Amino acid sequence: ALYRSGPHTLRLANRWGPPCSAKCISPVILRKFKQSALQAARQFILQQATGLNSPSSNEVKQSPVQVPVSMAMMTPQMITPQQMQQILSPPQLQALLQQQQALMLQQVTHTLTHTGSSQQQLGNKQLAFQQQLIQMQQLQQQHILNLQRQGLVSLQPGQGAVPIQSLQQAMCPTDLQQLWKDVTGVQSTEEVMKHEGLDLTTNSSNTTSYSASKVSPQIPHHPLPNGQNSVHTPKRDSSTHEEHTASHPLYGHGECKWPGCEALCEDMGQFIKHLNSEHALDDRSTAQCRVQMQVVQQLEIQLAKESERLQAMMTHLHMRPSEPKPFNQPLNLASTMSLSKRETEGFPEGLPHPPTSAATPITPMRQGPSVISSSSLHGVGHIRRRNSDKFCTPIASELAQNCEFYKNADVRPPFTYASLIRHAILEAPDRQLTLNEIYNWFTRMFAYFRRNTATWKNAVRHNLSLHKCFVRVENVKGAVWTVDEVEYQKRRPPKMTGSPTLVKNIISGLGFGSLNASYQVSAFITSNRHLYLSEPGSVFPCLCVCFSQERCVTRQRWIWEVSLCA
DNA sequence: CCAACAGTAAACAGCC
DNA sequence: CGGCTGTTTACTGTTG
Repeated sequence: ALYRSGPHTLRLANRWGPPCSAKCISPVILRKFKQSALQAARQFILQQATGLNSPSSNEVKQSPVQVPVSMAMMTPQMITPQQMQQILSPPQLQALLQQQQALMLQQVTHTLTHTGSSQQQLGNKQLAFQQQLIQMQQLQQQHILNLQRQGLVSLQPGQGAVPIQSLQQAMCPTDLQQLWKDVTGVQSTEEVMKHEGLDLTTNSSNTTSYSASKVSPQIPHHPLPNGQNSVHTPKRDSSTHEEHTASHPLYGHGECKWPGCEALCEDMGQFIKHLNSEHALDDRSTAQCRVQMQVVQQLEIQLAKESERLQAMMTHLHMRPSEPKPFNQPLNLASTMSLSKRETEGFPEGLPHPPTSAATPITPMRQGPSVISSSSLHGVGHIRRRNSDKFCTPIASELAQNCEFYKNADVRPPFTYASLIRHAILEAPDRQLTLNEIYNWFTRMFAYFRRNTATWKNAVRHNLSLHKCFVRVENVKGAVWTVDEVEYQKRRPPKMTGSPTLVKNIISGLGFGSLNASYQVSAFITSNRHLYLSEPGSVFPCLCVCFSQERCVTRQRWIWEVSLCA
């Protein structure tokens, strides 16, 4: 599109001049031109928007220019200057780095345009060119590192989201040499110089499309198998219909929860008014939305890493005592135990369960649960599991995400019996189940509940009777169990996530006592045991630590193993 | 230290 | 009589 016509063609043409069209005859060059042009266009816009000059000028402007959202949205893997402005802290760092980047570009330009055109000098030029690129690469890596330290950009190629990364990848020495060969083989040196802007970023289009195809399916949202959305509240019965109309995911505690907004709204009506006026579909809102996507993406990447690590740990722990098995064997002890016919209705004995790892390429997201307490590795003894309600993501999304894992791995789900029973009942078409159907749901959904049946079935019955939230209803077919959601919510304790006490303890445990005292940070804890600290007024984390429940020690205190995240 | 909550075990009754 | 369902009590551990 850029080659023929389009909104950005004029700007590019102005910059690169008429020779462009004449030099793109060879299919190889044409392809590389297209790739280069796209990236150069992004680079150009980026420089414009961050207040930097084009390489042809020596000045560095300071006033930022708004980047068109259409351009920003054009490449999902690209982090826009607007996002950078919002994300980076302190902003001076970003400005400095980007100025350095621009300066490097200018230096490269300078090197190329002021070197002679004789063949003898080509080698020197190439060397200088590559040296400049190496320097740029180092700067880019530094910049990426800074972003990673803020937990906003991932390390993996193809999963990052910045053009810088594309640029970095575009600077693969092999590609550069090939490109240099291609270009110098066809064009005169002067013409090469005129195209330096393109040459710098060759191959970026490949990189971008690779990134997009690899990552984008995960990014925007996670449609769950049962159609539920992890962001939304769980199903409620009709008695709480009023809550539906009076609640909004972006509204809570009288505040607008739009990132960085926190506008006070007295009631829902005022909030809706505010939402429509302040957060309408415009460039700013779209950019903010994209930033939020980046935050979510980063969290998901981290979650995938942790899940993968957990899976490896569990595989290791479960496999060691027994004979060596292929790595991808399901962690299912039930399959080796004698189970009654009834207990194995869901998964007939001897029938292989779906593999959980290695052999079958399952995404890391599904290789392990978001959170499993260390105690659940063994599932024996008297262990408290109340943290299910307090510490984890809502059971619906957690189960949906790790459904396959729990079905196959002999791991105790980190939920209370009550929450599991409730989920089973609410999942039923008519929101009612017989006791036996509840049993079946447990054995169907969790490998763990295919053994020790007497214990957990007794616990299920005990919970049904004990908790007022479970209501027994006489039916034509017999008795069924339903959920009194009001009672359940009444019973449900406040979530541990974001607990001020916990946050305070962790911060002081990290040795950040002074920070906590002198610097009012906001913090939140994710379901995968990551604590994010943000500066006042910012929703973007400036520090991230992860912690793991290591082991129980004297006085029944848990040791929290804490480490700083990249 | 305490209250609330959660898990486990077990006794018991009613029904099929 | 045995199994299932449902209720209740006792006890222990965990957490705020």
